[in-house]
Amino acid sequence: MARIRLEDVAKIAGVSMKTVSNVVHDYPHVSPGMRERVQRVIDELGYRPNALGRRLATGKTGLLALAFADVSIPYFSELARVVSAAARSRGYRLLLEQTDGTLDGERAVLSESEAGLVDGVLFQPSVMSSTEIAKHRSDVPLVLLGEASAPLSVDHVMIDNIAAASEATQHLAALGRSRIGFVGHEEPRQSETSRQRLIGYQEGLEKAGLRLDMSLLLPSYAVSAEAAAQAVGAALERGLRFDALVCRDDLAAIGTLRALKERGFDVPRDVAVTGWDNISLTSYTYPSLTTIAADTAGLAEKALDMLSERIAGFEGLGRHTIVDYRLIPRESAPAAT
Amino acid sequence: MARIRLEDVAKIAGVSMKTVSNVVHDYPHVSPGMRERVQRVIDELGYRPNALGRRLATGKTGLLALAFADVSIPYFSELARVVSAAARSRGYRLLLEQTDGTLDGERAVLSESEAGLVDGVLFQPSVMSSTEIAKHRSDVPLVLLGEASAPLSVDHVMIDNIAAASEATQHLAALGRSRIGFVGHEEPRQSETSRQRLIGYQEGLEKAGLRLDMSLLLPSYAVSAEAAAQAVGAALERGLRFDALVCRDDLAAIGTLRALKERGFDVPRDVAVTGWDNISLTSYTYPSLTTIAADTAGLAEKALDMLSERIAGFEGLGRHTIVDYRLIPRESAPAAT
DNA sequence: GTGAAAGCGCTAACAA
DNA sequence: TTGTTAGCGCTTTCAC
Repeated sequence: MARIRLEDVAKIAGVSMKTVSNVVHDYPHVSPGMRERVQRVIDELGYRPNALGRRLATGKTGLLALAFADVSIPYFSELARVVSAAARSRGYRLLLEQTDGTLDGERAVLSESEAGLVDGVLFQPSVMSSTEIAKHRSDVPLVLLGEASAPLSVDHVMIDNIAAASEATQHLAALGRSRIGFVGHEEPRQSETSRQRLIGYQEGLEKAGLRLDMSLLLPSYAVSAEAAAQAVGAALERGLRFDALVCRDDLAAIGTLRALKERGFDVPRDVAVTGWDNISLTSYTYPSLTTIAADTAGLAEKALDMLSERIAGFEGLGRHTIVDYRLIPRESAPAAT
Repeated sequence: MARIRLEDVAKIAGVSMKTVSNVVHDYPHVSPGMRERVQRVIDELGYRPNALGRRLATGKTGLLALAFADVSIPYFSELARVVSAAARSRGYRLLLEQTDGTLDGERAVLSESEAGLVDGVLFQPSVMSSTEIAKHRSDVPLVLLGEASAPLSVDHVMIDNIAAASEATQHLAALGRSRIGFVGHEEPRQSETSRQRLIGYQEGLEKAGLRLDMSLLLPSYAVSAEAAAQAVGAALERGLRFDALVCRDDLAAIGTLRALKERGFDVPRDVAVTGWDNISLTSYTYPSLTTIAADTAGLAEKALDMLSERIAGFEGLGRHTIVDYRLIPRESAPAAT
């Protein structure tokens, strides 16, 4: 059987389309008798409004795109979870867009060949420069997530990476550590994320009265647990010693834990370690990981607030919003006593 | 400025809408001169076809929904990654739908109040019974993922959990372990996933010539690393001893590793451990985790194959497809030598 | 090879 | 309170 349309319902119920539409939308001005009669026909026929028709007519799709490198990266899957929940509570559904962290993938996000599919886009770029983002005269409302620097024209929400990295570093210093390294940034060209965290690390050292020792910077060939494990392992093999490590993210920290334990170093006794992102497993590693937790729920709300305003027509300059974070002390670098 | 429509392009180029449409779609029967002229206007105006208009006219939305409990669960985020990639390569985009593992959430997936938004649905139920799934006379093509038993009428793709659990158990037995436990199933009522893995575990014991010892079944109050850690910890505290554990999934295995190490048990020397799902971190735990890896890429392909056929109009009975898995030996339960 | 016009299913302004 | 009707932007016969 062909699908039932609004018009069919109207015809069979012997009323106009408008009336059926009113009933479907629970409009106030419908007489009870009419409402009941129409509703019965709707139920009998099993009528379901067609989403596309409505969307075409209203110009709103009720869809938002969430774009980032890869959902299987724990931070992003957590982000997807909270954004999806927050979006739903606002009546939106979420389209998942993976860029694989490639320039082409990121370009595809902004230069959609088809317009009108989504009402707005939340995008966490990995590699695209802010000038390139600015150039894409996007017709669709956009809010940027994460550390990459955003053009003046677009909204942006992030945490204060420098302050957080500084806090992590000082946390380690407060434990009496003095040879504090940094693990997991890219070489030779860092992502903006790594760059900011490195700056914060350096700032933290200064505040703690420690000197930056370039040899304690342990870059890794990729942003992954494996790469970090290798970087830390190689450093230990060549005799480098340190008593604490600030890791770029939890994945790097997990790799670091492994590299240390494989070589008989105890965490936190010999080396204290901090991660970043508070991915769910950080409580269950052994030792559990001290980490920086961004307020992702707050981030999702802020981002959706701004996006909603853009969708509603706001045209002002880009707003830059900072959301909270906190350092969560766990076993790998407990709170100083 | 208002958005540019196909009609605007046609008017300015001085041709009909059909011709513009032909150019946009690279239809063969357009004279080169015409094509070039129209293309120039398209470029000048920056025309982008409106997705909704096209979709309404063709009746295809190009969207697929992927529904499961929670993207932040590592297995699901991995699933989302491969399905999203596979879907894109077929010209589809993915709508993310989280059910939170609740009955209401799962019902919402099947009883969409609006029709026509997505062309098809991939759904991994957690709690819904197959009879309830069957009842939902879904108008939209559906393929079920995972272990939950599926009604005869719908397509279903899964791995052979019983065989895999049996293999994991025998793998441990081949290491000379004889007191092999099972960790992480729910109590008192197991999910279908746990149920099948328990059956396979029992089968594996039999094949290895071992007897099932009910006291070695360590259920946990939830499916999580934390719950498993607690279950294993409590068992050890009350003096229970075992030399190997089959864990329901990698999260349970990670919790198990932690519970063992906290109490001074060495893995794999004292207790060998297997996980399930091959989540990305299993290579970087210490020790790394032996685990069952489903062929998720194959699963995604199969599921999309079947879904495509349904979308194309196939109306036959539900097909049940089994995809490959393999046991990946790592440090927590190395290959027998 | 190109054009005219009739939908796709729904909404909303305007009438009645 | 209910009905009429003109779109929303695109596709697609069917003529020319």
